[in-house]
Amino acid sequence: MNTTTIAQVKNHLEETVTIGAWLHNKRSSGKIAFLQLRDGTGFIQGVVAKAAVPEEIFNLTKNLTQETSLYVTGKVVEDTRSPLGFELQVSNVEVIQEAEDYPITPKEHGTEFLMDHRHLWLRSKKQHAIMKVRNEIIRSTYEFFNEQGFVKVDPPILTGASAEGTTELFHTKYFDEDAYLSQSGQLYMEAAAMALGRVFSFGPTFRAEKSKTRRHLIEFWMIEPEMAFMNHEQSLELQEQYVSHVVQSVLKNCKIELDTLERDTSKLEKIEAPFPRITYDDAIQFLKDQGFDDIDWGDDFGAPHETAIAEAYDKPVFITHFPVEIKAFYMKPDPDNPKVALCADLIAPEGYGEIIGGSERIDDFELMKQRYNEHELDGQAYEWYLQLRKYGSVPHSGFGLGLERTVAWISGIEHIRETIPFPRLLNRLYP
RNA sequence: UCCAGCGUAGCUCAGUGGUAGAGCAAUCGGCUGUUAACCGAUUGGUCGCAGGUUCGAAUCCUGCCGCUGGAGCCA
Repeated sequence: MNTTTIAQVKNHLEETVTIGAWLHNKRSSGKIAFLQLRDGTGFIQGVVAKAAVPEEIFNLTKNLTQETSLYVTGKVVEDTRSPLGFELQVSNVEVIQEAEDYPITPKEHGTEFLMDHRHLWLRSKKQHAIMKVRNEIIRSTYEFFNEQGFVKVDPPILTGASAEGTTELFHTKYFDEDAYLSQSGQLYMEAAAMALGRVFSFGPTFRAEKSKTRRHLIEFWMIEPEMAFMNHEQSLELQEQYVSHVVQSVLKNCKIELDTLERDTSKLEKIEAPFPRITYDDAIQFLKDQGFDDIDWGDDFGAPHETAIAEAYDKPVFITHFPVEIKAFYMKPDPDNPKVALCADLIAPEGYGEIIGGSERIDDFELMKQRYNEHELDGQAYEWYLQLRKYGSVPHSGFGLGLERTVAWISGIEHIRETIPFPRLLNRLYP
């Protein structure tokens, strides 16, 4: 048996092949049936002509139900009407398991129903495309950082204390001790950078915030690079190269998926380094000029503010030099103006919000100790972090990219819950 | 947590005080190039739950539950 996958049929033109597949949808008439087949690698149409197959095969085909699993044998032929460019002239169909009453029909469904059936919803064309884009972002992330000489390091998920002391953490027990699920691997990545130079992590992160918006998940994945001997400006350059690489990789390797998602790729094609930059001071002034009277120097931006700033550009935009009070304790103050930090948020275009937060880190022992006191951090839990400033401290910078927001932006989808296979949301722990 | 909206067939919805409806799905039949195929027929109901008003409630009122959208917090 000449078995293959839908992604590989292009290598079997005019050959007869067998594909393991599920019946995605079906259209039939008296003497011809069209089987919409999917096998995970892609979608292809199988054409069953009554004249070309034994009668029992044609009758079987007519009664196939949605999501029935099959072995389909047929000849691969070119067809310009197919998005794939090929279709299958079916000669035999073997049912593996007949699916009855598949809940997700070809018509429209509500969000609650689809989320309750997320384990099946993933099979749909749009969700399949999003997962492929997500995978390409992950693949090109590894590619980029490997090419740049980074080492992947895995920080712990169970931690004894908060990394930033701000957000709500998930609490659990670690035998007789209290423990928390990681909200950032950053502090550990700083330690790793002092050992390996340039490092990046990719892992889950947990925030017990009661956030209920299209941009928030309770459990999400972050990419956190950390670079020794790199200042804030050099970090921004790396960030814009990284994001550009990811966008261009998706454009190159996910053409069918972006087409399925009806993404306006002309907007993505513009995403090339360098990215525009605006200081926090100028951003506040810009917003006031735009008529926002609900924000003053020292406030953090809300979603409408971020969107207004992003809409002024057709690339992601860095907002730099935030007031130190509204940023994390470890960010290095600007030597020219200690009221602001050497930091930047990267705001995605089209209203998708912040996708990166980064900064140069404090490398001075005394200043870091002072920050501990100001933020009332538990000295014991952070003792090891302080030691990094004691034994050969060097200038270093890092940032964190939110994977799901990046997937949402590049895919052009409305809600972040569709960017992760099984989203954890405020009121959803199943499936 | 706050603000707003919505809960009617398996799904998506209409019905706003007087006999419970449509499209899709499912089942049966028809159709040789369909693209959420189309055409005909059949099946399908604790109107979220509890209480109240009324001769009469899916419809009006109160409470609860669930969901959706937005805000705050953040990536």
